[in-house]
Amino acid sequence: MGRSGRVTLSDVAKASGVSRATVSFVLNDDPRQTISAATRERVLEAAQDLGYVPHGIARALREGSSRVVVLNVDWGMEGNFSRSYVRGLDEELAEHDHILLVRHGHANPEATQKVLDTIVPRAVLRLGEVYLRGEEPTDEDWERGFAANAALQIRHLAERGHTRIAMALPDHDFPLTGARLGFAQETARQLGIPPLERFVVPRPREAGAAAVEAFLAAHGDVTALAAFDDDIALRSITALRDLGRRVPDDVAVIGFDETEYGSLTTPALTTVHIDAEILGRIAARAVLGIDTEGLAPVPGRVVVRESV
Amino acid sequence: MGRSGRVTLSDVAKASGVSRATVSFVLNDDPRQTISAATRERVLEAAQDLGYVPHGIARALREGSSRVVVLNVDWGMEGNFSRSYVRGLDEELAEHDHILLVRHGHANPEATQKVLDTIVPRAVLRLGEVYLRGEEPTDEDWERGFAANAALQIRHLAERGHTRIAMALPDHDFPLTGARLGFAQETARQLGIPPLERFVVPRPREAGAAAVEAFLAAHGDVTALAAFDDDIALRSITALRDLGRRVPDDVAVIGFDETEYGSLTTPALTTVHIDAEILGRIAARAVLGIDTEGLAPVPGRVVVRESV
DNA sequence: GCGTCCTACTAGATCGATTAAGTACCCCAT
DNA sequence: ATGGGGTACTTAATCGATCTAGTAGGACGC
Repeated sequence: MGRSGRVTLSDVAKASGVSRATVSFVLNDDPRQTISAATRERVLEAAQDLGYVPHGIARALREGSSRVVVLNVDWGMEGNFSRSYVRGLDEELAEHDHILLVRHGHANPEATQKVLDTIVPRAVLRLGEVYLRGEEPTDEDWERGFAANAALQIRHLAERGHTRIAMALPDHDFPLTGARLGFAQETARQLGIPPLERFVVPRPREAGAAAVEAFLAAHGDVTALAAFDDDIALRSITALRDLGRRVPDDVAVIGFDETEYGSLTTPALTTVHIDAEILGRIAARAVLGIDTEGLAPVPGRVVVRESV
Repeated sequence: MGRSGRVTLSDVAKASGVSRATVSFVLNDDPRQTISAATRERVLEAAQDLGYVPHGIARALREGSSRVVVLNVDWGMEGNFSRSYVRGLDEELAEHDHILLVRHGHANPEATQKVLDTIVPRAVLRLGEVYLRGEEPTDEDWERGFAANAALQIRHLAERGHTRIAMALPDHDFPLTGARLGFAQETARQLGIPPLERFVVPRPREAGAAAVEAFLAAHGDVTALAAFDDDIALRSITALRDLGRRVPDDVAVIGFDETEYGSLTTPALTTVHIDAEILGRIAARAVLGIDTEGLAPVPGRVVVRESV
């Protein structure tokens, strides 16, 4: 046992009277080796007794990468989607002997490179897109699940009789922005309603109100707002109320990616709840090269409250 | 250059016509070695030309730990505090050639052990406490900054004439809960106001209202609520309004750790803004064994809006 | 001319695992 | 009795950097 207090392969080898190689074969169940039952038993027992745990760094050096997956999460993407996605990713990776670590902040290439150089993870993902290493995972499923959710938001408004719908957006883009907008627009087209107008709801509160006011002045026929996320939805509701517009009677508002705060406002926010756990699991498997069959994304659902 | 496409020390050594050891000495500026200016120059140039970057895993194996610090963030701790803390930690670590990676979820020992075994980070911290490895950092400063913030909340209410103050808490504890409560109580004592009562504001909305109602029925003299965080504060305000109580006239509410949502409600939430960036930097230095002089925690400030 | 010291390096062990290549032994067929 | 083949292992190379222990060569003193 090294002075680091760690039990190494050599310790197990010594304790069970075989070579390091044999121990490695046994512990990794190497199918190309034939190990007698007796030896296998002795090795396993010794490993158990000594409390041997493989040294991830040594293994990573040999194998070419560590059993780590890094996920980049941009600031401002904390929501139910993000949370459930992270949970699914984390759990699925754990089930395959890997760990998930998250990097927060705007994902820039140098930072990613630094991570790559420092721990050589199996993959670096970005919330909303697959980012580096490994062959491109088939994120058709991903897109499909995601597209469905985007459609849900527009569809709900249409079902409630709204035909003039605008999208309220944050003042900077997220990885998903483009796709979201595309899917929403496509949904409008399919439903036979006019193309969705777009506008940005900035902070702080006053600026938001001004933006909403300006937008409605130019587009008086709009009766419903589909917000990029609950944050924007809440800002929109506040702006509308500050402007003396009634929600949902004058203008309806629907959020996206349920936040708890949405249930606390007056009127309470109608929004889309997304459980991305399966998406996280799918991403995990894609990264590890395991097939993803049997994992169907959970469809989103509309949480009907008062704002639509 | 190995087939992995990586430029290694050996490549640099070959290119500059010296041994690997010499390259290592030059690149690490080993003070125990004497290297001629000419050689140093050649090595540096070769490293530059080839784009050599040390392999973090190999280095970690040799050095005993990787240049990574892991931070555990419990679910539900996403706020301004968390964000600024993470930013400070991340930046300070980056300045000392380390990287920060975050683990989300409830911090359990097995998960931490897994991280330790997989990448052997320099340290595993937990948002709100120092967790493992290295000598215990002097978090007196930390506590001091944190204590000051807790005090600020109570003090603000007292300054507005409130003497019967209760603390509204979430339904489960965070790493900081105990300390927070202690500091708040101590502040009340110092200000000469009665001990703070405590109660939990659960979800969903109706349960929250019921809890607030029950509490006020038992403690009719309470005129102000100091919430554990903005989330609880917002739930409290909603509960109070649902019960027909006016905020702040009947009951004042102050939040903690400013959320953006607080500015969007009616009445807008008065809260405590905490910039924990310096705390993050201090934690980083403590972990790396660098002295933390010159880093003074930024005092928190009350964001006065309408709820107090 | 020999020992000593200094400069400027190099050789090789080391961290802890994985794995290709090899070896010893026994069994069985020819 | 000899070769082929399977079983059950071992030896040693390898991943890439760090660092101890050594060495070659020159200067200097006496």
